[in-house]
Amino acid sequence: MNKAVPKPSDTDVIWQTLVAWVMDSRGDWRRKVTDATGLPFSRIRALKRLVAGPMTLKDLADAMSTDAPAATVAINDLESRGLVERYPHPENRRAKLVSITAAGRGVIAATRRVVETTPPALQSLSATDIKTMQRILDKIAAHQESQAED
Amino acid sequence: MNKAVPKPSDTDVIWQTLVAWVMDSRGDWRRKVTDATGLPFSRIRALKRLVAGPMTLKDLADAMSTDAPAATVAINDLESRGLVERYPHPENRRAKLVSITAAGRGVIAATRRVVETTPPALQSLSATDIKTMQRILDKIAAHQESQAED
DNA sequence: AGCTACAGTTGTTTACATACAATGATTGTT
DNA sequence: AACAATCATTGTATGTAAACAACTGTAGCT
Repeated sequence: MNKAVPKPSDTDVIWQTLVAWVMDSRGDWRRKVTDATGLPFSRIRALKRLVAGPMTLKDLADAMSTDAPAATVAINDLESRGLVERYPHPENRRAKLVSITAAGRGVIAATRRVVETTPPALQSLSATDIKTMQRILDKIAAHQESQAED
Repeated sequence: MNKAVPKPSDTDVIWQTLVAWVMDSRGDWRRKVTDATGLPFSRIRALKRLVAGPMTLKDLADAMSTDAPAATVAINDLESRGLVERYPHPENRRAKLVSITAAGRGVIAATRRVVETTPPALQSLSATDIKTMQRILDKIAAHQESQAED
């Protein structure tokens, strides 16, 4: 017997379901976002992590599960577009901190305005369930924001 | 004034939030799926549409929001791996139907077993909210299945 | 029969994402 | 002081995704 896979928790199952569903049904969303912003999608993902606050390139690479070279290239691109700024780390002269600019936040805001065809399965929910979903998603969003202040 | 954007419904807003959240937080999920299956992700997406039933290549291309050549290439690959079968359309000799094989269903099942780090914001929900999410996601899944029988 | 539209295929091209090797500068360790 | 580890950078290589043109065969229309 091999129990290499620890029993997934309830939230794990929910997350798996959610990811599989969204990744499968998202349709054109990714392209619409790149069209709306004029940026490759990987750059959007990098930019989004900086919304919560400045980061070193190393930390950014970790957060995106890629390596340092990829982070450098992404930030080069974003910096040349004026969406982020690089400045020396106050306590470690090897490292650099990257922070998002006002223009960068504008791009993130634009991604939030991208609309996509909503899957029928979601539209079929009752009014009560829809309100419940809204409420829970609000809680999740609130939790994200609070984390950003750490 | 320009009202080119029709007011999004409640479900639209939920969907946008969900897609943005998952696409941003999914981390390594995509890579884990390709590792677990040995298939490029675009092939998984194609394969998944066939779970509900056979389709023509044209319809598959539309469902994936790409063009016919892309569908042909994807199906060539999947067919050479024994995951789908191509056979003539009974009523239209121009068209071909593609159906998923048992091996193909096995691959889809493998994707469902891919586990990913669940975001803290989701873990922070109350037990009640988690149960509610499960219930709603079950409803959504049920609706998907019923659609598959059309 | 002749024309047009449709379904699928092949091949080409481009952009994108990702991984890896190698280097320079700084830091920490002994 | 010498060495190893860390952070960032440049360059290279590879697989993947997506768009396009051009062609074959079939169907529908007049």
